[in-house]
Amino acid sequence: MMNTTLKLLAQQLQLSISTVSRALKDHPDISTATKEKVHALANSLDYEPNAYAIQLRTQSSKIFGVIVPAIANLFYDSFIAAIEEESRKNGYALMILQSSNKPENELNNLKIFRQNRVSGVFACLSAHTQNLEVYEKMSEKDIPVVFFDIVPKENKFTKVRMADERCAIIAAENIIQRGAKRVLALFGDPALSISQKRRQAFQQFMEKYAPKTHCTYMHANSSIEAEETFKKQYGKSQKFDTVFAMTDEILIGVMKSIQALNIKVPDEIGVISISNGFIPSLYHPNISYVETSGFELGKLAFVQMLANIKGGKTLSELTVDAKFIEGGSM
Amino acid sequence: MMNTTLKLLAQQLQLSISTVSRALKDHPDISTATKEKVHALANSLDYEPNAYAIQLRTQSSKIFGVIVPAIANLFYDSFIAAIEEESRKNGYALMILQSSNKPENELNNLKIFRQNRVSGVFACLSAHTQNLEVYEKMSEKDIPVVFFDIVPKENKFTKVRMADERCAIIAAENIIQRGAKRVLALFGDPALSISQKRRQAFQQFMEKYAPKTHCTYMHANSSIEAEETFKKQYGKSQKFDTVFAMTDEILIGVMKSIQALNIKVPDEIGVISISNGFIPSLYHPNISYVETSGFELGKLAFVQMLANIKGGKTLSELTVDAKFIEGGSM
DNA sequence: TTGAAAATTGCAAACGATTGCGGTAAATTT
DNA sequence: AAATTTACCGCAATCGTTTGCAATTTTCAA
Repeated sequence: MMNTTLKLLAQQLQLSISTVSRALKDHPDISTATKEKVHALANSLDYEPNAYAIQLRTQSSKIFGVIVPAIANLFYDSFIAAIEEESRKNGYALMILQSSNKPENELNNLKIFRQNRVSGVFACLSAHTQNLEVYEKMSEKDIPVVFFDIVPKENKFTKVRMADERCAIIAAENIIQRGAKRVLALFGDPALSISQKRRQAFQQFMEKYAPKTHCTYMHANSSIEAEETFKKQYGKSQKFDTVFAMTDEILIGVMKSIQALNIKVPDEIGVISISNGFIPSLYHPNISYVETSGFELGKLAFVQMLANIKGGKTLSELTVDAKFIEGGSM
Repeated sequence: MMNTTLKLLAQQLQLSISTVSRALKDHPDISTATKEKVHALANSLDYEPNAYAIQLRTQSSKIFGVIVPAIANLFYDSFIAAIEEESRKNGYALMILQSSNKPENELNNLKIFRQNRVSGVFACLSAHTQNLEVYEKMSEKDIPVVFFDIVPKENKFTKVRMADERCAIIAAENIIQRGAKRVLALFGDPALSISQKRRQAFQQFMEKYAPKTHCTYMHANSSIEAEETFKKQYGKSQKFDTVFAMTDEILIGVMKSIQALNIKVPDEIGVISISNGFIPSLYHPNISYVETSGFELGKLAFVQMLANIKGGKTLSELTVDAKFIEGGSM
């Protein structure tokens, strides 16, 4: 079935297309009588403006692009939920593409965004993206980019992220407060800046405020690796009394080992992690964690995006603070 | 910065717009020499066709709409991943909107899809959607709809879903094979047809093939409820030797109780669930489960969509079969 | 009544691409 | 060398809207 168009309405009403167009958007030039007639017919034929024609004409698409490494990620879920909500309020829709952590997909996604002339893109860098040229290309085409979570180092970009250092420090504080003597601190891929930042902040804090606490620092690239690393380390003569997991992924591995070895939490070992809360809530007792709210981050990112669109450039790095959530594992 | 357009290329090359257009798409009318020149310039100016102009002209958008109750759901994640992959291969992009289980959002999302003239929509009904008129409206506008997972009853729609009955039966088979004597079977919201189907199939099968096995059937609306129900039931004189969890949500609750009570899996109790596999992999030993692959479902849905687009109407209900995955909890 | 201001509405040119059809020059055939 | 093909290429309409400007009608004061 044909879609109703302005032309169709105009014909039926014996009016010009422009009049109909203006009537529909309540332009003051059009008389009330005409407006009513137009609206009435438009409704009964349920007219829906052709978004493509509008975008072609106005050169703006009312669509934001979003790139995440994986939709299947609890943190990004809440982030997406947040910008989705805000977008809806502001008359935008979202186009979500995942990079699966492959730079090639990232490139391809950006291309789709460009072809669709999105109004802006929210991007989370894939783990090993080196080349940021594409993103500069977006800027050249006047498509603002707001980076989130995994962000580039250069400060010519607009970015929002969790206060990674703060997260790590809050975790450290609680570990010290527990009176930990031997700590296993597990971090993610050492190539990622987020791993580096968290480790550095954590380590520095521990060395400064609890120099006598014995800390072992290790990295794991996956749950499996974390599981094995924990098992191996725990097998050594002196047992840890506390373990810190930098991410959900790490935590999952650690908890599998803890269950397998039937270690009692929190009596035999204290567990703390950085998370949005879902995974920690799966265990008994709940794992204590430092909360990183994708939701908050999303809100912040959206504000930045809007500022970028309206006020031109807004180059800056904003962070969302974190707070400690007591679970019972410490 | 201005975007490069056909017109621009045409001017610089002293050619007509149509020639440039044809050259770019390798039309036989155009000489090789010209094609090369055009391609060269197009590349150096990195020309990207304006999707809106194309869509306006061709009346097809190369975008699929997807509606899910929540992106933050492990099952839908894999479903989305699947159609995303297929879409990419076929030159489509995805526009994902969530209904948050609210019919009003569902309506609004559909509207956005219509305005964007999507080529088709994949829809998972929100839990309590009653009115399907909007979906019929989509069909009138020649926008095919493929329902997945939570689908309408009417068979005038195209739909794909998991073989719910089969899942439950496979679970039952394995429970019988384990030689279970006393079983606690926990299902979800009794108002949902999926809960009804699974319970009915399960119960019927057990009664027929293992009439002497004692089964207790209960429903829970959340993880918390499942946790409490399990705890209460397990406190009674005769302990269960096997528990069946209909969904991840239920499983999570059950496992919290099992951890809290420090019950040994699988020695003291066998655990089996229906899941896509992520949650079961979080525990030690891994929980055995009947796999409902959102991924497979996605593939199937996509095939249906393509058939719908190309060959006109394809009204049918297809199901994806399930298989048992041994974890170690049985 | 009449001329000017105010209130309505329409014209037509964009936006960037696709495509049927017709035109011209070169290649081929007699 | 004249007549046909064949190979290339351009014209112009079209998709559905928006919008500056011009045109028309109405209103109203003088």
